Amino acid sequence: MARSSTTSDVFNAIAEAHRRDILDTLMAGEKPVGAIVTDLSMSQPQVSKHLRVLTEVGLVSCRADGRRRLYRLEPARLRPMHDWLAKYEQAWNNRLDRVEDYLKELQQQGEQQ
Amino acid sequence: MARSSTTSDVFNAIAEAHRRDILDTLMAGEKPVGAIVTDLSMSQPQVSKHLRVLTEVGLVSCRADGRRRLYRLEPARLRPMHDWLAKYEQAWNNRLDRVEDYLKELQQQGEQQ
DNA sequence: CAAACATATTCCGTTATCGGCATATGTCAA
DNA sequence: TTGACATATGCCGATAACGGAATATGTTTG
Repeated sequence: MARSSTTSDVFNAIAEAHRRDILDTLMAGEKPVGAIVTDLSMSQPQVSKHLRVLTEVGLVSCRADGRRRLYRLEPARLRPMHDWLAKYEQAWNNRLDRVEDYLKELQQQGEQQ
Repeated sequence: MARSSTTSDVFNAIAEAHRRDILDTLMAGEKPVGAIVTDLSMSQPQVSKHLRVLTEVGLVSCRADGRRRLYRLEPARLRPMHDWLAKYEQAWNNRLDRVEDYLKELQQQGEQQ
């Protein structure tokens, strides 16, 4: 049995770096496929396929404009991930008393009062 | 070319539902492999393999205790995901003026303020 | 209608994943 | 040391992901 389908949930959809790149570039606003292609230097079919996956999980939506299709970010769909993460956020805050973690924080962030 | 290696980054590591389950069960605290096996009704090798992946991306750490190995959550490693998400969090808040999103919020959350 | 343009889809080869099963490694107890 | 116990690893088959290239679909313009 292989990995569960990538089209079924947000976690899998976002596991791909290229798809995260597409979401990032769509933060600037609605864009046609061609703009994404040039922005990210990916092939047009590659972009279309990733957009399909992102559409299927609802992370982007699509609107026709003449012969182009304008894709738009649907950030609300990221909420499930945020909620899942929130549990751990608390966990990492609770452990700030541990010396290890404190040192890690200092190392990673340079400074933090 | 297939999907980029699951062992290389946190996004891929948590794309697997079983691995998220393991992290969830470790929130209760340090546990030996056997406890995870019974908690989640997975096979022991299956759990060990997922723990390997989680260890490689630093999401869990391991400590020997006699003939067992106690695994512990390392929630700080989820920070990169949180940071990536934060950008979109802003985006979904900024769009609250759009009726669509507002309705979605109401539907999903029931109430808010 | 034909040709140019924008995007989607299909087919293909390569590669990685996942789970199962068997087995190796390591540790304690008698 | 021998055997029970706990965990890790290796091998396997099935599945599906990814990118590339070619092509199909759909739209505008002449």
